Amino acid sequence: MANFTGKAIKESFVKLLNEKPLARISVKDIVEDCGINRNSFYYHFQDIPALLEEIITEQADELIANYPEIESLEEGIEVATDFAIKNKMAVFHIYNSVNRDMYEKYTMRLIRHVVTRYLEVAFKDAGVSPEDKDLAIKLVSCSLFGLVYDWLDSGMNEERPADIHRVCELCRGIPEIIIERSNS
Amino acid sequence: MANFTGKAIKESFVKLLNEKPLARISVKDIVEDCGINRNSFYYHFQDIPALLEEIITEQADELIANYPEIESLEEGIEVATDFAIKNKMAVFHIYNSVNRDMYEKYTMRLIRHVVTRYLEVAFKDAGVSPEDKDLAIKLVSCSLFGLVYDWLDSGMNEERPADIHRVCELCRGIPEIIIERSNS
DNA sequence: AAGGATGTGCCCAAAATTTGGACACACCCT
DNA sequence: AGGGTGTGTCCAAATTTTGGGCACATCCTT
Repeated sequence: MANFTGKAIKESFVKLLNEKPLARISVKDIVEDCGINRNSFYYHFQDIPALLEEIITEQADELIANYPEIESLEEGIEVATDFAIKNKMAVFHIYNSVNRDMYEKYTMRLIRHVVTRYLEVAFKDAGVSPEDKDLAIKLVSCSLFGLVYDWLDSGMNEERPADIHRVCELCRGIPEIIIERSNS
Repeated sequence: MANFTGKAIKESFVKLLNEKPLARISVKDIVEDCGINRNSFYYHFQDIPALLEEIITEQADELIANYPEIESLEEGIEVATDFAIKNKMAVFHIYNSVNRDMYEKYTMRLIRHVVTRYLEVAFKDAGVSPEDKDLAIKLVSCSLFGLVYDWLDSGMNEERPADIHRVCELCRGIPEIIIERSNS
């Protein structure tokens, strides 16, 4: 099955997301934009958060697929921050929503998704335990999350915040510490 | 209903038309391109000629809708030739097909469609009989058709063939003759 | 000239999707 | 307190999509 309706719903939603904050987009707005029945929306998606989650996951997957193979953790961190920067408009709209929880939930998921994928590659042959992998993922993704969060709060004035280099430096040290700790 | 499948079929077909001549496009190619069942094609369209006809009519309508209101017959002729020129790639692909009849059928329909719309406007208050209107439409559209036909045969070397000015001159004379004849 | 491969246009019944209508519930506003 | 709006869910009917099969035509090969 081709699922053209699901695709149309996603397209309408992204279109509306470029016009107004998430909190002001209703199911009615979406179905009216693509000219379908409201029940057809609920046939394809549980609710708007589920729709958003699917779009974010798809976009993340697509972006990751288009990045070249990475060799080192440094590259992974670089790519993850690039990802956050490049998706600033999407993240910004979510952030603009009244519901701060939702912003945190999805931004965090987005960043962690990328960080996880790349740390998996970086740690592949390093003999790191699953627990330590999780710890590294938490440390790196939380750092990046905090960075983006502050950046949005400041109005995203700089194209790429100066802090990013400092945070990246910190992030770069984390996996080495983890690997050393694992081997001792 | 939104009919996303019909839209997808049209998009796939136009995409394939940009890759190979009409005669080599099968229903199978189309349904494979948009990932649907072959029977779904036949649910929406009778056959490929019907699909082509619908696309051409839609495109012609859309292009005409985007043209400004015309005041004189001269403008109408101008717009009709512009239309043929601007759609040269679509016309060219149909022409490339082995089936010359099909090319003639659709090119002729396309050109006559535009000429008819505009001659209707031009003749609006001129008191011309329906029979004379038809005659004018035939004369003008056949002239333009022959022009485009020759142009394609010559390989469309010139951006706009030199003949077009001469043919336009001839066309410009026709409605005046028709109107005079009607009033005598 | 027979056979295979490919494509067409059509048929059917089952499966999947879309629709319109309804409902209880929550929220905001005044 | 009540009107307006939006949510999430249910249902049955209508529409659309699918997979299978069919006879027929065409092209190509042997």
